[in-house]
Amino acid sequence: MRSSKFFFATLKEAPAEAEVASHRLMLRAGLIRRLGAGLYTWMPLGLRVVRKIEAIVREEMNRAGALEVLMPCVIPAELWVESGRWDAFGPQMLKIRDRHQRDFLFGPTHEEVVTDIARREVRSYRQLPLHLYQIQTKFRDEIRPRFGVMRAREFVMKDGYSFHADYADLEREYRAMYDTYARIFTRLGLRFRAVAADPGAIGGTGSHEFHVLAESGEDAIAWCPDSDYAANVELAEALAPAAPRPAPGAPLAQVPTPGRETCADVAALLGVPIERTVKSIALVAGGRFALLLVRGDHTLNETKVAKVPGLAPFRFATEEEIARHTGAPPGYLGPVGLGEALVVADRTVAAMADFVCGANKEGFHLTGVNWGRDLPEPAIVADIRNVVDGDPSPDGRGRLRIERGIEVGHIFQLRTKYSEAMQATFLDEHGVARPIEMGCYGIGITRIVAAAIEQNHDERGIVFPRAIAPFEACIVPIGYARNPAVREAADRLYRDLAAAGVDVLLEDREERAGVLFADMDLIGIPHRLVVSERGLAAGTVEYKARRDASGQPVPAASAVAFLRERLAT
RNA sequence: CGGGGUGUGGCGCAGCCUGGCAGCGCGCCUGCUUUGGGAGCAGGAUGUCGGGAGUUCGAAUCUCCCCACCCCGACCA
Repeated sequence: MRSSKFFFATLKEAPAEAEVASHRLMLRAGLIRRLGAGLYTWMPLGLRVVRKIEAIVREEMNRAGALEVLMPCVIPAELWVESGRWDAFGPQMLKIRDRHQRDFLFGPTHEEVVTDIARREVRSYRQLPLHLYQIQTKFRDEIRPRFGVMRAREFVMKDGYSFHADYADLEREYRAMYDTYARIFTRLGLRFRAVAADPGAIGGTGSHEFHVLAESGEDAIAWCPDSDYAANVELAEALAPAAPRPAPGAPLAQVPTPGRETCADVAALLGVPIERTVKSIALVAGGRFALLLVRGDHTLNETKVAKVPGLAPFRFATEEEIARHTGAPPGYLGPVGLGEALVVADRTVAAMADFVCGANKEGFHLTGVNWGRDLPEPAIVADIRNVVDGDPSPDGRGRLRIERGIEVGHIFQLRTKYSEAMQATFLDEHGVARPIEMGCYGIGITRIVAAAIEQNHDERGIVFPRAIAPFEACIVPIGYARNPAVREAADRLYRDLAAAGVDVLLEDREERAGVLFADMDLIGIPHRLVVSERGLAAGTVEYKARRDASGQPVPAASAVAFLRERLAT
């Protein structure tokens, strides 16, 4: 491609709306333009990146034996009524109506449609297994779209669905997809981690997420360097402390702590480590007022809370409810002397002695609090906190580390959730009708662009991994328009590289060198060759990888071979 | 949805408090010079100041209503 024939839309300054690095750079580099909240046009440069990602995903899905289909974006409501999700999926779903006032939705995911295909077409176990996938635009009416295409309302997703005669075969395919996803993200050139996950609203049993590792990631993931344990923090189990609860060693005392409403403040005032304090969180759970206790330096894990028997559904208590049940404002709550409130202690808290907590009296805390002596044993002891760096790994080997990631893939074992709801059955070898076992596998294609940039950028712009760069390499001639020798050499190099199968961009715009360099750095072209009068006199061109600090001369005659070798590594 | 904020030329912003010629930087167009890291000089174009209503001799500026967008909290690839 010649840049004079292409459409660049680079910006010196990013529009004010963009906060995160990837969003700013995508706008600045002219990959995308915003049309409305969570709605983006993919400009020619950005679409090249999307297409490259799609091609790799398609290749690997096909290699794994999945078959590509294309389902409608607009789905009749009946199918979703049948599965029970017309109401259950909620306001995230864009409902639309046609001229006959019939209800439709713009598909946020396609379990219903694909299950409908399966129940119509699959009759015998001989037709199984079957794996259908598509790469298609989805719409989810996010409450708050943000970070550009990272959390857009309209986005492109690869969604695949597999059908099996029995669970063993589903497990086989699930493992195969796990491996396929690992291949895909490796080929894309991304640093990623696969973690055990919560199936969430899609439903089913087993589930893994694939995260691109990035400091700015929205998800926290826990993994163990000494074992293969890795899980989303939502799911990662915090084990009970190994040591038994120490015997009480201090008397119960009430101390004034005016204005100290956080555990950190109280610990600082009293001169005790924050690990001796207990934080109380008030909920209304299962229709009852409940006080949840976690150690002062820990945080509550709402996903885990929702799974504790008797607590779901729950919501945080209002200040009025808190005052009514405890007699104190938030900041001074504690489990001592609470009549009928349900006390739920995290495992760590249940093993603490001589701890500090609120006194249920404004401006006061209690010290030297002990279970059994100063208050009854907690009604429920459960794992309700997020794991922290250094916690023991749940598999008993080593200690956990916490990293941040961006979820770009998710695989689920749906089992028979949809096939039963929609009567998708097949006849087994005994002639017995059985529900089809299903798996489901998603990849956020457009999100990958943002995630890749989030993981790979510097102060000058994007540093695309080679596999997804809009162009693999660029030729920057110095003085293309005014120097015939440079022009001829650059044109020849361009033809030779293109003939060698390199996806190369020739920067033949009539701009000063600085502008061309800045643009090439901004849009993240991985390899650069500079053709100049100076170099030609010495028989060389200058090579520089996007991450290199400076360039190096390469004999002009062997530039093609040199670059091909660079591209191969 | 709740809380906070912003809408002024393509982008980034000032002007608003205290009403009185709509401005700055970048970008864009023309010419000359320059030419290996976002050039210099000269000339030029581009605005229903988000929309509507009101107050006023006069509104970007004050009042009210509406719209859009952004940021912080609960959902997800």
